[in-house]
Amino acid sequence: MKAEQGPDQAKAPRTERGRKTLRKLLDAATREFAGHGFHDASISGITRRAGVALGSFYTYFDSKDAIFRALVSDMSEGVGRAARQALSPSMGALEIEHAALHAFLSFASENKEIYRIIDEAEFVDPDSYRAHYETIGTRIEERLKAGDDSGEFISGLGAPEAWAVMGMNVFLGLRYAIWAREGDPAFEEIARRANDLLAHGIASYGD
Amino acid sequence: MKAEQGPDQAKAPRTERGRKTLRKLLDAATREFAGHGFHDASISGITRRAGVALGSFYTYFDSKDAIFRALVSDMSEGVGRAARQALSPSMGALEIEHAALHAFLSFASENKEIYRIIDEAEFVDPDSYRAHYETIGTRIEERLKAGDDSGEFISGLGAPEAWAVMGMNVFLGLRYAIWAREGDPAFEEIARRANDLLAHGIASYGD
DNA sequence: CTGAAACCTGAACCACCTTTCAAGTTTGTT
DNA sequence: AACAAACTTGAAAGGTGGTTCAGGTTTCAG
Repeated sequence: MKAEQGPDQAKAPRTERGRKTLRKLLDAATREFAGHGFHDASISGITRRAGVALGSFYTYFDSKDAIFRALVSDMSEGVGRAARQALSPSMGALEIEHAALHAFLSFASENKEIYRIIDEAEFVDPDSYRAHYETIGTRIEERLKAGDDSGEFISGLGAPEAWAVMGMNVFLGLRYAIWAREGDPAFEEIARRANDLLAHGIASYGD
Repeated sequence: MKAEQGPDQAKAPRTERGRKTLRKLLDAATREFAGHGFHDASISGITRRAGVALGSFYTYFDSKDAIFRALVSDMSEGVGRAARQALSPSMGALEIEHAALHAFLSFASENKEIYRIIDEAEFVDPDSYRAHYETIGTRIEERLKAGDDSGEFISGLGAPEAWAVMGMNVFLGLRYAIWAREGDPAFEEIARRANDLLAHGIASYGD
Protein backbone atom coordinates (compact mmCIF):
# COMPACT_ATOMS: atom_id res chain seq x y z
CA MET A 1 0.00 0.00 0.00
CA LYS A 2 2.89 2.34 0.63
CA ALA A 3 6.46 2.46 -0.51
CA GLU A 4 8.21 4.26 2.25
CA GLN A 5 11.83 5.14 2.21
CA GLY A 6 13.37 4.60 5.62
CA PRO A 7 12.55 1.87 8.11
CA ASP A 8 9.01 3.08 8.67
CA GLN A 9 8.34 6.46 10.27
CA ALA A 10 8.35 10.04 9.19
CA LYS A 11 10.39 11.72 6.51
CA ALA A 12 13.33 12.83 8.58
CA PRO A 13 13.82 16.61 8.85
CA ARG A 14 17.26 17.97 8.10
CA THR A 15 17.23 21.28 9.91
CA GLU A 16 16.38 22.48 13.39
CA ARG A 17 13.27 24.19 12.14
CA GLY A 18 12.16 20.94 10.57
CA ARG A 19 12.61 18.96 13.77
CA LYS A 20 10.53 21.51 15.66
CA THR A 21 7.73 21.31 13.15
CA LEU A 22 7.76 17.52 13.17
CA ARG A 23 7.45 17.48 16.93
CA LYS A 24 4.62 19.99 16.86
CA LEU A 25 2.77 17.79 14.39
CA LEU A 26 3.26 14.67 16.48
CA ASP A 27 2.03 16.38 19.64
CA ALA A 28 -0.92 17.91 17.87
CA ALA A 29 -1.82 14.57 16.31
CA THR A 30 -1.82 12.88 19.69
CA ARG A 31 -4.37 15.36 20.95
CA GLU A 32 -6.42 15.30 17.79
CA PHE A 33 -6.62 11.50 17.55
CA ALA A 34 -7.31 11.11 21.24
CA GLY A 35 -10.03 13.70 21.13
CA HIS A 36 -11.84 12.70 17.97
CA GLY A 37 -10.76 9.18 17.15
CA PHE A 38 -8.94 8.34 13.95
CA HIS A 39 -11.66 8.92 11.42
CA ASP A 40 -13.15 12.07 12.85
CA ALA A 41 -9.73 13.53 13.29
CA SER A 42 -8.65 15.60 10.31
CA ILE A 43 -5.32 16.62 8.92
CA SER A 44 -6.44 20.20 8.98
CA GLY A 45 -7.34 19.75 12.66
CA ILE A 46 -3.83 18.52 13.30
CA THR A 47 -2.12 21.32 11.42
CA ARG A 48 -4.39 23.90 13.05
CA ARG A 49 -3.44 22.65 16.50
CA ALA A 50 0.19 22.55 15.48
CA GLY A 51 0.03 26.05 14.05
CA VAL A 52 1.42 25.13 10.65
CA ALA A 53 -0.05 25.18 7.16
CA LEU A 54 -2.01 22.24 5.86
CA GLY A 55 0.50 21.45 3.16
CA SER A 56 3.37 21.20 5.61
CA PHE A 57 1.91 17.99 6.92
CA TYR A 58 2.94 16.19 3.76
CA THR A 59 6.51 17.29 4.14
CA TYR A 60 6.72 14.90 7.10
CA PHE A 61 4.16 12.20 6.55
CA ASP A 62 2.88 10.43 3.47
CA SER A 63 -0.63 10.11 4.77
CA LYS A 64 -2.96 10.20 7.70
CA ASP A 65 -2.30 6.50 8.23
CA ALA A 66 1.41 7.08 8.34
CA ILE A 67 1.30 9.54 11.21
CA PHE A 68 -1.06 7.31 13.13
CA ARG A 69 1.32 4.40 12.71
CA ALA A 70 4.23 6.51 13.86
CA LEU A 71 2.26 7.48 16.94
CA VAL A 72 1.31 3.92 17.82
CA SER A 73 4.83 2.62 17.64
CA ASP A 74 6.02 5.58 19.72
CA MET A 75 3.46 4.93 22.41
CA SER A 76 3.86 1.20 22.43
CA GLU A 77 7.49 1.80 23.34
CA GLY A 78 6.41 4.29 25.98
CA VAL A 79 4.27 1.71 27.73
CA GLY A 80 7.10 -0.79 27.74
CA ARG A 81 9.55 1.77 29.05
CA ALA A 82 7.25 2.73 31.92
CA ALA A 83 6.84 -0.91 32.91
CA ARG A 84 10.55 -1.63 32.80
CA GLN A 85 11.38 1.33 35.02
CA ALA A 86 9.08 0.10 37.75
CA LEU A 87 10.72 -3.31 37.92
CA SER A 88 13.93 -4.29 39.61
CA PRO A 89 15.70 -7.65 39.48
CA SER A 90 15.95 -7.75 43.25
CA MET A 91 12.20 -8.18 43.55
CA GLY A 92 10.57 -11.52 44.08
CA ALA A 93 8.56 -12.99 41.23
CA LEU A 94 5.19 -12.18 42.76
CA GLU A 95 6.35 -8.75 43.77
CA ILE A 96 7.34 -8.08 40.18
CA GLU A 97 3.83 -8.83 38.96
CA HIS A 98 2.45 -6.57 41.63
CA ALA A 99 4.74 -3.72 40.67
CA ALA A 100 4.04 -4.21 36.98
CA LEU A 101 0.29 -3.91 37.46
CA HIS A 102 0.60 -0.96 39.78
CA ALA A 103 2.85 0.86 37.34
CA PHE A 104 0.48 0.08 34.52
CA LEU A 105 -2.50 1.47 36.40
CA SER A 106 -0.65 4.69 37.15
CA PHE A 107 0.62 5.03 33.63
CA ALA A 108 -2.79 4.41 32.08
CA SER A 109 -4.38 6.87 34.46
CA GLU A 110 -1.97 9.60 33.44
CA ASN A 111 -1.97 8.78 29.76
CA LYS A 112 -5.50 8.01 28.81
CA GLU A 113 -4.93 9.28 25.27
CA ILE A 114 -2.30 6.65 24.74
CA TYR A 115 -4.69 3.97 25.80
CA ARG A 116 -7.30 5.13 23.36
CA ILE A 117 -4.95 5.45 20.44
CA ILE A 118 -3.42 2.03 20.94
CA ASP A 119 -6.85 0.50 21.24
CA GLU A 120 -8.02 2.12 18.07
CA ALA A 121 -5.02 0.67 16.29
CA GLU A 122 -6.93 -2.60 16.33
CA PHE A 123 -8.90 -1.16 13.43
CA VAL A 124 -6.62 1.37 11.85
CA ASP A 125 -3.39 -0.59 11.98
CA PRO A 126 -4.06 -4.17 13.09
CA ASP A 127 -0.49 -5.33 12.67
CA SER A 128 0.86 -2.81 15.15
CA TYR A 129 -1.90 -3.63 17.57
CA ARG A 130 -1.14 -7.30 17.46
CA ALA A 131 2.57 -6.71 17.72
CA HIS A 132 2.00 -4.55 20.77
CA TYR A 133 0.15 -7.23 22.70
CA GLU A 134 2.30 -10.09 21.53
CA THR A 135 5.38 -8.27 22.72
CA ILE A 136 3.89 -7.65 26.14
CA GLY A 137 2.59 -11.20 26.31
CA THR A 138 6.00 -12.58 25.59
CA ARG A 139 7.54 -10.44 28.29
CA ILE A 140 5.04 -11.66 30.85
CA GLU A 141 5.63 -15.23 29.80
CA GLU A 142 9.35 -14.78 30.40
CA ARG A 143 8.66 -13.46 33.87
CA LEU A 144 6.46 -16.44 34.66
CA LYS A 145 9.15 -18.81 33.46
CA ALA A 146 11.71 -17.04 35.62
CA GLY A 147 9.45 -17.44 38.62
CA ASP A 148 9.16 -21.10 37.80
CA ASP A 149 12.94 -21.50 37.61
CA SER A 150 13.41 -19.77 40.94
CA GLY A 151 10.83 -22.03 42.56
CA GLU A 152 8.48 -19.20 43.40
CA PHE A 153 5.88 -20.24 40.84
CA ILE A 154 4.54 -23.65 39.99
CA SER A 155 5.96 -25.23 36.85
CA GLY A 156 4.23 -25.66 33.54
CA LEU A 157 3.35 -22.00 33.08
CA GLY A 158 3.32 -20.69 29.53
CA ALA A 159 1.61 -18.48 27.01
CA PRO A 160 -1.97 -19.14 28.13
CA GLU A 161 -1.16 -18.06 31.67
CA ALA A 162 0.70 -15.04 30.33
CA TRP A 163 -2.29 -13.94 28.26
CA ALA A 164 -4.56 -14.47 31.22
CA VAL A 165 -2.39 -12.20 33.35
CA MET A 166 -2.21 -9.61 30.59
CA GLY A 167 -5.98 -9.66 30.20
CA MET A 168 -6.44 -9.18 33.93
CA ASN A 169 -4.14 -6.20 33.90
CA VAL A 170 -5.62 -4.57 30.82
CA PHE A 171 -9.18 -4.87 32.06
CA LEU A 172 -8.34 -3.63 35.52
CA GLY A 173 -6.69 -0.68 33.78
CA LEU A 174 -9.76 -0.08 31.67
CA ARG A 175 -12.12 -0.18 34.60
CA TYR A 176 -10.11 1.50 37.35
CA ALA A 177 -7.79 3.86 35.45
CA ILE A 178 -9.63 4.83 32.28
CA TRP A 179 -13.16 4.57 33.63
CA ALA A 180 -12.24 5.51 37.17
CA ARG A 181 -15.20 6.42 39.38
CA GLU A 182 -15.75 8.22 42.61
CA GLY A 183 -15.44 5.71 45.44
CA ASP A 184 -13.32 3.17 43.58
CA PRO A 185 -10.60 1.39 45.56
CA ALA A 186 -7.14 2.90 45.25
CA PHE A 187 -4.66 1.43 42.78
CA GLU A 188 -2.81 -0.04 45.74
CA GLU A 189 -5.78 -2.10 46.73
CA ILE A 190 -6.57 -3.17 43.18
CA ALA A 191 -3.01 -4.31 42.64
CA ARG A 192 -2.95 -6.17 45.94
CA ARG A 193 -6.17 -8.00 45.27
CA ALA A 194 -5.14 -8.95 41.75
CA ASN A 195 -1.86 -10.17 43.15
CA ASP A 196 -3.63 -12.32 45.73
CA LEU A 197 -5.78 -13.82 43.02
CA LEU A 198 -2.71 -14.52 40.96
CA ALA A 199 -0.86 -16.07 43.89
CA HIS A 200 -3.49 -18.27 45.48
CA GLY A 201 -6.60 -18.23 43.34
CA ILE A 202 -10.07 -17.96 44.74
CA ALA A 203 -10.96 -21.54 45.69
CA SER A 204 -11.46 -21.96 49.42
CA TYR A 205 -9.00 -24.18 51.28
CA GLY A 206 -9.57 -27.90 51.44
CA ASP A 207 -10.99 -27.84 47.96
CA MET B 1 -27.65 14.48 18.82
CA LYS B 2 -30.66 12.37 17.85
CA ALA B 3 -34.29 12.56 18.81
CA GLU B 4 -35.44 9.02 18.24
CA GLN B 5 -38.98 8.01 18.77
CA GLY B 6 -39.18 4.57 20.37
CA PRO B 7 -36.87 3.17 23.02
CA ASP B 8 -33.83 3.17 20.79
CA GLN B 9 -33.58 0.94 17.74
CA ALA B 10 -34.98 0.91 14.25
CA LYS B 11 -38.14 2.47 12.98
CA ALA B 12 -40.45 -0.51 13.38
CA PRO B 13 -41.84 -1.92 10.16
CA ARG B 14 -45.62 -2.43 9.99
CA THR B 15 -45.97 -5.03 7.30
CA GLU B 16 -44.46 -8.40 6.56
CA ARG B 17 -42.52 -6.99 3.63
CA GLY B 18 -41.09 -4.35 5.93
CA ARG B 19 -39.90 -6.88 8.49
CA LYS B 20 -38.16 -8.86 5.76
CA THR B 21 -36.36 -5.80 4.47
CA LEU B 22 -35.30 -4.76 7.95
CA ARG B 23 -33.83 -8.20 8.58
CA LYS B 24 -32.00 -8.15 5.25
CA LEU B 25 -30.49 -4.80 6.16
CA LEU B 26 -29.38 -5.98 9.58
CA ASP B 27 -27.75 -9.11 8.17
CA ALA B 28 -26.09 -7.18 5.39
CA ALA B 29 -24.84 -4.59 7.86
CA THR B 30 -23.28 -7.28 10.03
CA ARG B 31 -21.26 -8.52 7.08
CA GLU B 32 -20.40 -5.07 5.84
CA PHE B 33 -19.22 -3.75 9.21
CA ALA B 34 -17.33 -6.93 10.03
CA GLY B 35 -15.60 -6.89 6.67
CA HIS B 36 -14.69 -3.23 6.40
CA GLY B 37 -14.98 -1.76 9.86
CA PHE B 38 -17.38 1.03 10.66
CA HIS B 39 -15.85 3.84 8.70
CA ASP B 40 -14.91 2.00 5.57
CA ALA B 41 -18.30 0.36 5.49
CA SER B 42 -20.81 2.30 3.41
CA ILE B 43 -24.56 2.52 3.39
CA SER B 44 -24.53 1.74 -0.28
CA GLY B 45 -22.45 -1.35 0.49
CA ILE B 46 -25.06 -2.43 2.97
CA THR B 47 -28.00 -1.87 0.65
CA ARG B 48 -26.17 -3.56 -2.21
CA ARG B 49 -25.58 -6.66 -0.08
CA ALA B 50 -29.17 -6.54 1.10
CA GLY B 51 -30.46 -6.14 -2.42
CA VAL B 52 -32.53 -3.05 -1.72
CA ALA B 53 -32.32 0.53 -2.93
CA LEU B 54 -30.12 3.02 -1.17
CA GLY B 55 -33.03 5.17 -0.08
CA SER B 56 -34.78 2.27 1.62
CA PHE B 57 -32.14 2.30 4.28
CA TYR B 58 -33.55 5.50 5.71
CA THR B 59 -36.98 3.97 6.04
CA TYR B 60 -35.56 1.87 8.86
CA PHE B 61 -32.65 3.76 10.32
CA ASP B 62 -31.95 7.41 10.91
CA SER B 63 -28.28 7.14 10.22
CA LYS B 64 -25.26 4.94 9.86
CA ASP B 65 -24.66 5.30 13.58
CA ALA B 66 -28.16 4.15 14.37
CA ILE B 67 -27.86 0.81 12.58
CA PHE B 68 -24.49 0.21 14.18
CA ARG B 69 -25.96 0.85 17.59
CA ALA B 70 -28.84 -1.52 16.88
CA LEU B 71 -26.34 -4.18 15.86
CA VAL B 72 -24.22 -3.79 18.97
CA SER B 73 -27.13 -4.15 21.34
CA ASP B 74 -28.36 -7.19 19.38
CA MET B 75 -25.00 -8.86 19.59
CA SER B 76 -24.35 -7.98 23.15
CA GLU B 77 -27.50 -9.90 24.00
CA GLY B 78 -26.34 -12.76 21.80
CA VAL B 79 -23.14 -13.14 23.77
CA GLY B 80 -25.05 -13.18 27.03
CA ARG B 81 -27.52 -15.73 25.72
CA ALA B 82 -24.74 -18.06 24.58
CA ALA B 83 -23.09 -17.88 27.98
CA ARG B 84 -26.31 -18.52 29.87
CA GLN B 85 -27.12 -21.60 27.81
CA ALA B 86 -23.82 -23.21 28.68
CA LEU B 87 -24.37 -22.83 32.40
CA SER B 88 -26.51 -24.96 34.67
CA PRO B 89 -27.30 -24.33 38.34
CA SER B 90 -26.27 -27.87 39.22
CA MET B 91 -22.65 -27.07 38.44
CA GLY B 92 -20.14 -26.21 41.11
CA ALA B 93 -18.90 -22.64 41.26
CA LEU B 94 -15.52 -23.42 39.70
CA GLU B 95 -17.13 -25.63 37.12
CA ILE B 96 -19.37 -22.74 36.12
CA GLU B 97 -16.38 -20.50 35.46
CA HIS B 98 -14.82 -23.25 33.40
CA ALA B 99 -17.96 -23.73 31.34
CA ALA B 100 -18.39 -19.99 30.85
CA LEU B 101 -14.91 -19.58 29.45
CA HIS B 102 -15.18 -22.63 27.25
CA ALA B 103 -18.50 -21.44 25.86
CA PHE B 104 -17.07 -18.00 25.26
CA LEU B 105 -14.08 -19.37 23.35
CA SER B 106 -16.34 -21.45 21.12
CA PHE B 107 -18.74 -18.62 20.58
CA ALA B 108 -16.00 -16.14 19.74
CA SER B 109 -14.40 -18.61 17.38
CA GLU B 110 -17.62 -19.07 15.46
CA ASN B 111 -18.65 -15.43 15.55
CA LYS B 112 -15.56 -13.43 14.90
CA GLU B 113 -17.60 -10.65 13.25
CA ILE B 114 -19.46 -10.08 16.48
CA TYR B 115 -16.23 -9.73 18.35
CA ARG B 116 -14.97 -7.14 15.92
CA ILE B 117 -18.14 -5.11 15.89
CA ILE B 118 -18.43 -5.01 19.66
CA ASP B 119 -14.81 -4.00 19.95
CA GLU B 120 -15.21 -1.21 17.46
CA ALA B 121 -18.14 0.09 19.49
CA GLU B 122 -15.51 1.44 21.87
CA PHE B 123 -15.05 4.24 19.33
CA VAL B 124 -18.32 4.42 17.48
CA ASP B 125 -20.69 4.04 20.39
CA PRO B 126 -18.79 4.18 23.69
CA ASP B 127 -21.88 3.99 25.86
CA SER B 128 -22.96 0.65 24.45
CA TYR B 129 -19.45 -0.66 24.75
CA ARG B 130 -19.25 0.26 28.37
CA ALA B 131 -22.71 -1.08 29.08
CA HIS B 132 -21.73 -4.37 27.48
CA TYR B 133 -18.74 -4.94 29.70
CA GLU B 134 -20.37 -3.61 32.83
CA THR B 135 -23.24 -6.01 32.39
CA ILE B 136 -20.93 -8.96 31.96
CA GLY B 137 -18.77 -7.81 34.86
CA THR B 138 -21.78 -7.63 37.12
CA ARG B 139 -22.85 -11.11 36.14
CA ILE B 140 -19.41 -12.51 36.94
CA GLU B 141 -19.38 -10.69 40.24
CA GLU B 142 -22.69 -12.32 41.15
CA ARG B 143 -21.27 -15.73 40.37
CA LEU B 144 -18.26 -15.07 42.55
CA LYS B 145 -20.48 -13.98 45.40
CA ALA B 146 -22.59 -17.12 45.00
CA GLY B 147 -19.43 -19.22 45.20
CA ASP B 148 -18.50 -17.35 48.32
CA ASP B 149 -21.89 -18.03 49.91
CA SER B 150 -21.69 -21.71 49.09
CA GLY B 151 -18.25 -21.92 50.64
CA GLU B 152 -16.55 -22.91 47.41
CA PHE B 153 -14.72 -19.60 47.04
CA ILE B 154 -12.94 -17.50 49.59
CA SER B 155 -14.85 -14.53 50.92
CA GLY B 156 -14.25 -10.89 50.13
CA LEU B 157 -14.52 -11.26 46.38
CA GLY B 158 -15.97 -8.31 44.48
CA ALA B 159 -15.81 -6.18 41.39
CA PRO B 160 -12.01 -6.12 41.04
CA GLU B 161 -11.88 -9.91 40.97
CA ALA B 162 -14.78 -9.99 38.53
CA TRP B 163 -13.02 -7.59 36.16
CA ALA B 164 -9.84 -9.63 36.47
CA VAL B 165 -11.71 -12.77 35.47
CA MET B 166 -13.42 -10.99 32.61
CA GLY B 167 -10.12 -9.66 31.33
CA MET B 168 -8.60 -13.12 31.45
CA ASN B 169 -11.46 -14.51 29.43
CA VAL B 170 -11.52 -11.73 26.87
CA PHE B 171 -7.80 -11.87 26.23
CA LEU B 172 -7.76 -15.65 25.99
CA GLY B 173 -10.58 -15.28 23.47
CA LEU B 174 -8.63 -12.70 21.53
CA ARG B 175 -5.49 -14.79 21.38
CA TYR B 176 -6.87 -18.32 21.00
CA ALA B 177 -10.20 -17.81 19.24
CA ILE B 178 -9.81 -14.68 17.13
CA TRP B 179 -6.09 -14.94 16.48
CA ALA B 180 -6.01 -18.73 16.56
CA ARG B 181 -2.83 -20.26 15.19
CA GLU B 182 -1.72 -23.63 13.95
CA GLY B 183 -0.45 -25.65 16.89
CA ASP B 184 -2.33 -23.76 19.58
CA PRO B 185 -3.70 -25.77 22.51
CA ALA B 186 -7.35 -26.79 22.18
CA PHE B 187 -10.04 -24.73 23.89
CA GLU B 188 -10.37 -27.54 26.42
CA GLU B 189 -6.81 -27.11 27.54
CA ILE B 190 -6.99 -23.32 27.59
CA ALA B 191 -10.11 -23.41 29.71
CA ARG B 192 -8.62 -25.98 32.07
CA ARG B 193 -5.44 -24.00 32.58
CA ALA B 194 -7.28 -20.74 33.14
CA ASN B 195 -9.51 -22.54 35.61
CA ASP B 196 -6.49 -23.89 37.50
CA LEU B 197 -5.05 -20.41 37.68
CA LEU B 198 -8.34 -19.09 38.96
CA ALA B 199 -8.68 -21.85 41.54
CA HIS B 200 -5.19 -22.03 43.02
CA GLY B 201 -3.08 -19.28 41.54
CA ILE B 202 0.47 -19.78 40.43
CA ALA B 203 2.50 -19.41 43.63
CA SER B 204 4.27 -22.63 44.56
CA TYR B 205 3.21 -24.38 47.75
CA GLY B 206 4.69 -23.37 51.06
CA ASP B 207 4.74 -19.76 49.96
C1' DC C 1 -62.69 -2.91 -4.45
C1' DT C 2 -60.52 1.12 -2.98
C1' DG C 3 -57.94 4.44 -0.86
C1' DA C 4 -54.54 5.60 2.47
C1' DA C 5 -50.50 4.24 4.60
C1' DA C 6 -46.42 1.73 4.16
C1' DC C 7 -42.75 0.89 1.50
C1' DC C 8 -39.41 1.24 -2.44
C1' DT C 9 -36.36 3.60 -5.77
C1' DG C 10 -32.08 5.90 -7.33
C1' DA C 11 -30.50 10.26 -8.98
C1' DA C 12 -28.78 14.30 -7.06
C1' DC C 13 -27.35 17.23 -3.31
C1' DC C 14 -23.97 18.62 -0.34
C1' DA C 15 -20.60 18.81 3.19
C1' DC C 16 -16.30 17.45 4.17
C1' DC C 17 -11.47 15.78 3.64
C1' DT C 18 -7.26 13.97 1.93
C1' DT C 19 -3.80 15.04 -1.09
C1' DT C 20 -1.36 17.84 -4.65
C1' DC C 21 1.16 21.65 -6.30
C1' DA C 22 3.29 25.87 -7.83
C1' DA C 23 5.16 29.62 -5.82
C1' DG C 24 7.38 31.90 -1.90
C1' DT C 25 10.59 32.01 2.36
C1' DT C 26 14.23 30.42 5.42
C1' DT C 27 18.40 27.92 6.52
C1' DG C 28 22.96 26.59 6.23
C1' DT C 29 27.09 25.89 3.55
C1' DT C 30 30.79 27.43 0.59
C1' DA D 1 27.33 37.20 -0.42
C1' DA D 2 25.15 33.76 -3.00
C1' DC D 3 22.99 29.68 -3.99
C1' DA D 4 20.80 25.18 -3.37
C1' DA D 5 18.26 22.54 -0.45
C1' DA D 6 15.00 22.47 3.04
C1' DC D 7 10.94 24.03 4.42
C1' DT D 8 6.34 26.61 4.29
C1' DT D 9 2.07 28.09 2.42
C1' DG D 10 -2.94 27.81 1.24
C1' DA D 11 -5.83 27.45 -2.68
C1' DA D 12 -7.90 24.04 -5.31
C1' DA D 13 -8.25 19.48 -7.32
C1' DG D 14 -10.41 15.22 -6.88
C1' DG D 15 -13.09 11.91 -4.23
C1' DT D 16 -16.14 9.94 -1.25
C1' DG D 17 -20.19 8.80 0.83
C1' DG D 18 -24.03 10.12 4.01
C1' DT D 19 -28.52 11.94 3.46
C1' DT D 20 -32.65 13.87 1.05
C1' DC D 21 -36.54 13.77 -1.85
C1' DA D 22 -40.19 13.47 -5.25
C1' DG D 23 -42.45 10.16 -7.48
C1' DG D 24 -43.78 5.30 -8.12
C1' DT D 25 -45.39 0.56 -6.29
C1' DT D 26 -47.19 -2.67 -2.90
C1' DT D 27 -49.85 -3.88 1.08
C1' DC D 28 -53.87 -4.29 3.75
C1' DA D 29 -57.83 -2.79 6.51
C1' DG D 30 -62.54 -1.65 5.85
